[in-house]
Amino acid sequence: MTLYNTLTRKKETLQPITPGHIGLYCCGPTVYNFAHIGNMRTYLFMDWLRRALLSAGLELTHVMNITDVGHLVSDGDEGEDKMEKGARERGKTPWEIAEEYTEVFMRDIASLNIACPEIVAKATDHIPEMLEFVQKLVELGYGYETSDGIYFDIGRFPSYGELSRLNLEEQQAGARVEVNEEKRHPADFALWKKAPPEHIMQWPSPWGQGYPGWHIECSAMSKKYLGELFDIHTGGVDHIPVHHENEIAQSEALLGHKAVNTWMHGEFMLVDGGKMSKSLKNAYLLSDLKERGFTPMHFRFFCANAHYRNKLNFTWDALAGARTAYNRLLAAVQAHKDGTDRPGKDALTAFHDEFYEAVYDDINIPKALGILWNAVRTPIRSHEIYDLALSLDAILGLSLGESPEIEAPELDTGIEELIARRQAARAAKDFAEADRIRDALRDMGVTLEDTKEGVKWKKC
RNA sequence: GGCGCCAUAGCCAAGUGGUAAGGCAAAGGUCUGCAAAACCUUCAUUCCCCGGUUCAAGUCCGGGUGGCGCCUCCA
Repeated sequence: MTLYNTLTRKKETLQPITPGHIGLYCCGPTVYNFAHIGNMRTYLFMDWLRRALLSAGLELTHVMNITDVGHLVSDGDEGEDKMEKGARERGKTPWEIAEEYTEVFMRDIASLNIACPEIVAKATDHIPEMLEFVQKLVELGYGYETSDGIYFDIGRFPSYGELSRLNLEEQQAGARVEVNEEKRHPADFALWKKAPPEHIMQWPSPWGQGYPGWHIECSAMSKKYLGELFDIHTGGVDHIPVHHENEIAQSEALLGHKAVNTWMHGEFMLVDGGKMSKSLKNAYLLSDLKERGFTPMHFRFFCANAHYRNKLNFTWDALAGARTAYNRLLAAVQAHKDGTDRPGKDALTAFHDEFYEAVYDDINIPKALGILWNAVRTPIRSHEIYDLALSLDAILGLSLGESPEIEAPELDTGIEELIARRQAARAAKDFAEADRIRDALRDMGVTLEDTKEGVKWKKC
């Protein structure tokens, strides 16, 4: 299997540190709000990577963090903790907010067929590990104390910026971030913050009451669960310049050697060709998609059509196209279920091999999906093709065994009634009325199919 | 200003130097209500532009142009 390593900017052959085993750490959500579909794209990438590794017979130790403390509103180590801000706005405690949004997040990823990592680590459950990490960095001379916290001294870590290929000298210091006069270098980042009395989340430390910096959690928890050197670390591309750069600095300063072999990053999702942001009101949630008649599987299928390292442009039209295609794919798979034709072993093997070749070539899901289409869209009908499709779904995770008709019992009565009225209109040759009802049903997300056996309907 | 990514049909999008996957849309056909849905068929001599390397370039190199992202909360 080859995977693209952000650190070297090359595809590299995966060589597990421990033969047959992979240690995988994936940056998880900050649970101060709902995760939007752009976030979800990154977790879909995580899931496809995970499935690929498992299918290759590798044993996984997969860790994902839940950030429930320390992630400040600004990367300049200033401003409010996101958790406290979210809590204040909602009139709840940060703990309640964390629990609430963690639950929603878990439900969301489950609905997308994203497998939950074996180890889900909450930052607040690992304060002692983080404190120990920070103390060691201070002892080693990489951390220093200011009036508001403990900071990492980038000046003592010359290779800083390797992952993002940033040259700190050329960056505009304090372009948008207020310069903290006490910091030795503008890019020095907080390992631990001293808590003002009103700060709700705070813990005792050698430097008084405080709370951890955002970056330290990933270094401390990955070290705890995966050891001093592990195989793969993933996250969104936005984490390359600051978060992951800081992780590398902290971990390597502490350990004296590298901690991660392969860094992988999922690209962003765009909306209508531009960035997704809350201020533009285009940071859609799965629930927004649902309101417009799209299921999580439609979205998963949509994302399966682009490679994880390329930006994917989200538009409602494109999603509608994905829905149509997805339903046709399910129907095509179903059509093979009871088929008795024999496709020939060579053909089946070829599809199977090409499919996995694509998957193992830096997780090329869109290419693999194309191969599935080719396997499924043949004039013959064979249960062997059906079996093949379902086995390949171990990677795709698209619920390919499902029937394209998704019943919606709570709506059945109204729909059946409308269909009956439409049938009456058709019998009376009032096709204008019949079409009006049909269009109304379509707006409700119900598609009709007139067959010799009567009217069938499906909801997508 | 600095860093980086990307440019393939109306749209989305794969593509490991060897002759352009797949999907949506569209057009034609079957069926039908001169319908929808479904199914079948068709649909890029060409990959932003200009040079170069090569027997061979969408794929490599150089230079343009354009788009986007990051450097500021972000997956």
